Amino acid sequence: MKARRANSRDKILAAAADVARETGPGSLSLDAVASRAGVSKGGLLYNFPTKAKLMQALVEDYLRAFEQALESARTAGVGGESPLATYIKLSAEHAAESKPSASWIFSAIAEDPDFLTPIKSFRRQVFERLKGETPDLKALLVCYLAIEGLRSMNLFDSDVLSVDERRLLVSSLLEIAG
Amino acid sequence: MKARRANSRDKILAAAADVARETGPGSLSLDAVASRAGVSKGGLLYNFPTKAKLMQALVEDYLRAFEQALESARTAGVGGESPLATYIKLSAEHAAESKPSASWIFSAIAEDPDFLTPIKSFRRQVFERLKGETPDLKALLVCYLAIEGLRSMNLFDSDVLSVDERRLLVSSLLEIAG
DNA sequence: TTGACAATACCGTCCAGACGGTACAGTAAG
DNA sequence: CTTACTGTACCGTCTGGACGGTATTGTCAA
Repeated sequence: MKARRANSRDKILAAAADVARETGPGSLSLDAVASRAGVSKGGLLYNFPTKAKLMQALVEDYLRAFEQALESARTAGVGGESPLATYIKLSAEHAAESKPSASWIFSAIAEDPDFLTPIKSFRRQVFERLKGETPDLKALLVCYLAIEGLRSMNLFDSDVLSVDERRLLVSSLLEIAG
Repeated sequence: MKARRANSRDKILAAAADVARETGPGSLSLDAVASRAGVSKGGLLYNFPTKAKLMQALVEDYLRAFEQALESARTAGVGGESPLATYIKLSAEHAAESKPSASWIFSAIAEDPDFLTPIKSFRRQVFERLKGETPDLKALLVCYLAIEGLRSMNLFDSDVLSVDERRLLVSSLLEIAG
């Protein structure tokens, strides 16, 4: 009942991300996504009645996944590790993945910049929470922004840093985070 | 000869940036740019024979402006100020501007991701140069990435930081830079 | 000085193609 | 009989860009 539906849904979402990454954010057409997902256009529009709904689902899934990862990393964190350190580690791992994991964001922005609002509010939430949990504001600011920089480089697929440099950066940040 | 009429070129470029910022990166149509610039579509296509050429000009002008600003900040820099400190200050000033100064980048990416290549190579150049001029690699990495994070926030128009926090961040970075 | 000619810097129109979305008939599974 | 699609045909809109025209400015020979 639901399995079949959910399967197709996920395939479509993954296909959309793939198409965005491979053919460029501007070429994310419904036809392209449908054929990539092995689904007819009718089927695609059955699952996501409009393109906007598809984008929204992309955003929501992404946010949910990150939130879950953060939550489980927090609970599974070694005793005494600060929340900021957990955040740094998790984000660095994400950014180290070879594929720019979220290049579909550009498609969403191109479609309608408002798709960013949930992401923005999520970020603000995370930041405010970290602020409440981190005694040293200066350390938080530096670390948070540096991680944001790492995320941005991954997003733009611009690998200015070598692997060693990235490692050194992360260890420096963890040191700053205390 | 060239100067008088050539201001039409600059008007078009500015108009393109405005349209991208105001109506969203996906809505950067030649018609919109032309009417915004107070120029007919024919006139627009006279100055920039294709949309790709327009985007390219946007990128090149942006890079040239930043490079010049960096160069003059370096020479005008107070004695004893490290190149990294100059870079931090200049970038922070840029990021503090209210308008996301380069949101047209999203339009360029949507049009064709290859428009990023000159930007990427420019960044790498700047980074390599800073690496040669900065003794403390750890400090460089942290500061460079944090600045990159600031740039990214400005680009995405996501103002997580308050003015005070941004100030504190910059002073912390300058402290780290030594 | 002037008249002819051209280069420059546009304007306004038109068009082929792509895209999002609709409609609808068919079908296989449960 | 319903759910979850497939497949196709189609429509309206938007967009890049080609094209032909035109006014202004510059050049230069007679």
